Amino acid sequence: MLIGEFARSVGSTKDTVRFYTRLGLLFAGERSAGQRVYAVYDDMQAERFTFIEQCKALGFTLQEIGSGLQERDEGSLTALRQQALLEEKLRSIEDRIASLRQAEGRLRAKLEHQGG
Amino acid sequence: MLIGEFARSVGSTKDTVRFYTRLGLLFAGERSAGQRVYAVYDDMQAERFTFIEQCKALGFTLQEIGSGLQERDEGSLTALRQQALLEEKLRSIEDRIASLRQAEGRLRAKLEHQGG
DNA sequence: GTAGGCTGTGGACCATGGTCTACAGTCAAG
DNA sequence: CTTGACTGTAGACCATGGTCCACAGCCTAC
Repeated sequence: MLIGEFARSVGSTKDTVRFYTRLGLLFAGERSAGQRVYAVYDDMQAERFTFIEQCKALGFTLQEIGSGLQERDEGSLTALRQQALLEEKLRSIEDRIASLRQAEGRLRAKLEHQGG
Repeated sequence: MLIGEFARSVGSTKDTVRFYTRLGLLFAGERSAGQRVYAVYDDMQAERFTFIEQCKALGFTLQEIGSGLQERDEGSLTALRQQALLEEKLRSIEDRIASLRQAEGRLRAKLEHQGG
């Protein structure tokens, strides 16, 4: 598949697919046409794309996803390792929630103080 | 006060003070010395700086703080208006907490699914 | 008179996740 | 043979909040 069809098939855009490919999250094959070379994406890449989206939904950054994928490719992403990554991310999410909650509390206090 | 002393007195850095000044959050007076002009900060600016820090702790961005300060300077920042801004920010913080909580839930589900 | 610490300006740079642009080749249909 | 839809590359640009850099003038102490 060329990039346009691929992007449509995974519900994304060409720009995003190119961006992920540049970052090394996706691998494109090649198909030549005249003096030009077109990128080709297969089902493996669609699976990778889905994996990326799932990781994003878990709060991982693209950089983190990149190294996770690399570990996965190398076969070093054991269940134990995966669990460690998930727990680490869970802690960082909890930290962010906690600091947002502090802001929330301060806002509520301020509103109470002002409004009634 | 010159910038270095001012920055120290408010517990910040020269770079940050210059950054805020560039953004129009702080106003610097001028003192000439030879062919040069030095920025001068007074107690008013220290008070502004404190206000900025407080707003930041409530979750406001520097841009939002900038327009808030402008309204304050113009005298249009009534108690009612202030309350509206606080409530709006509260809602956006709650939204961010909610989406982080979704990620948190997904992470926990994933960990449970894997580990136990 | 020189070393060191202060100040200024303007812009580059960091992470984050894309988005958009200009310019240009490829290819099928009409 | 031209139009339109596709593709490529390289880089600029957005918001966010600073941080750092080079280069240069000012001022005080030794």
